Amino acid sequence: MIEQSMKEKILVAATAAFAQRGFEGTSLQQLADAVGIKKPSLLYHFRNKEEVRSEVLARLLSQWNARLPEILIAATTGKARFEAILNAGLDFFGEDRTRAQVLVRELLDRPEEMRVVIAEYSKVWVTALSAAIDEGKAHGRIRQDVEPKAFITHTASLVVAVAFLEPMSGLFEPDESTTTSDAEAIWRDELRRIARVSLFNARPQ
Amino acid sequence: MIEQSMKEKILVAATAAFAQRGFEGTSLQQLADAVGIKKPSLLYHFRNKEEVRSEVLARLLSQWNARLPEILIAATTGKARFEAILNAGLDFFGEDRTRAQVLVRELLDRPEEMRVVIAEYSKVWVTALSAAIDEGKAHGRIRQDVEPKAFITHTASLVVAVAFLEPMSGLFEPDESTTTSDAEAIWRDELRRIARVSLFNARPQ
DNA sequence: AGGGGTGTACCTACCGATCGTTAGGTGAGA
DNA sequence: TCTCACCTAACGATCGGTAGGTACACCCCT
Repeated sequence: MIEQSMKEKILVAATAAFAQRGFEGTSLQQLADAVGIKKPSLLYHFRNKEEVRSEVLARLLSQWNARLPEILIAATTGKARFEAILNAGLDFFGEDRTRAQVLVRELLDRPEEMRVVIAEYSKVWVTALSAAIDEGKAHGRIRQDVEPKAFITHTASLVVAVAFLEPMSGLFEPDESTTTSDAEAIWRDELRRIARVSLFNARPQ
Repeated sequence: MIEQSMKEKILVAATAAFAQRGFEGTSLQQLADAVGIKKPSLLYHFRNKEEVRSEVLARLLSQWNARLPEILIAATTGKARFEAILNAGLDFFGEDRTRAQVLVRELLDRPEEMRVVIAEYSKVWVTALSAAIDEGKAHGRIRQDVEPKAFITHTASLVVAVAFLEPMSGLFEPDESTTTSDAEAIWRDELRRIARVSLFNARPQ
């Protein structure tokens, strides 16, 4: 068990709290209680509540950036690699649900600011992916009617949505036998299928 | 200009406020100011703040229910009708962006309660659509590997996401010539294409 | 080795503002 | 006369944030 700094502990607690109850729905008192210190001590580590928000977001984005290299390497070309990128996204949001929740809440609370942030943090890999799609179109591997940026946006939306809707999984399953993880596996499989089928040309028989 | 009741005025203002700043981020004072009455007068119309929330949601859901008949009629079968259903969804969320925002915020704030609500308000048309997909599979019109409930969930997610991400539209367009509405039209077209291609079998040449 | 300064990481006590909510009116129209 | 739709005034609780203090580790100087 690695001893983590108090500031890190606060950010972890804040991420969980913001994900569940939102920024406005979380008080500094609650955060202080969660990590076992008093409220003013919390404000020793952060100038104010807004700084907690921005550092929570920054931490989330840096975690994303840490994954970027493997994604970029996979992004160059090919059908199997496409699957790898998609799985990287599903893993990132799947291994910690609060990521999708915090991201969506920030998009709701501060759309203009987030527009800039999202643009910055997606530009590189969206450009790379987009170029790979254009190249695939030229070689006939990828459907001519794919609109690269829009396709990527929609696929990314679905990746976030799957993590986001996790509490809703099994919504339409009448029997109790289907477990939550089963339902999610089906969701992910169908997402992969939709993305694959709507991106690639049918294999010549 | 139709004279609308104060209660309705409050609900309209509350919907806009909850969409933009969230439930916790909106005070009764702000709502009272928005409709030009004092705070205690607002609580003459609603027992408490929570009742405002639930009536805002109820109003949204009743607006959805009002659209249900036309969707159900279109849901029976056929390729052109599929497009009609999709467009009905895009219209519903497209004509008033706050709907998607309020819905997503409620999903974040009260996932367990919303699970029940969503199940109730989607059961009918999801069942109908699902049956239509199964029938289409039997007739070879629809791809065998489509997972009906998961496909519907993903498509619905995208419909909400397109409205939800409206402030982000044109995110990846470097030039300023592309207007917001242009970018959104491209998004919607690509959404329709993805859904169509991943649902239907390729037309026999 | 021992004392003094310095910075870190917390604390208690408290600030004014605002929160949701209640009590108890007032005036107009049926 | 009664109800409806609003009002003023005020409630205790909680909000984010500040002032100022304390305990303790660490470094430098003699």
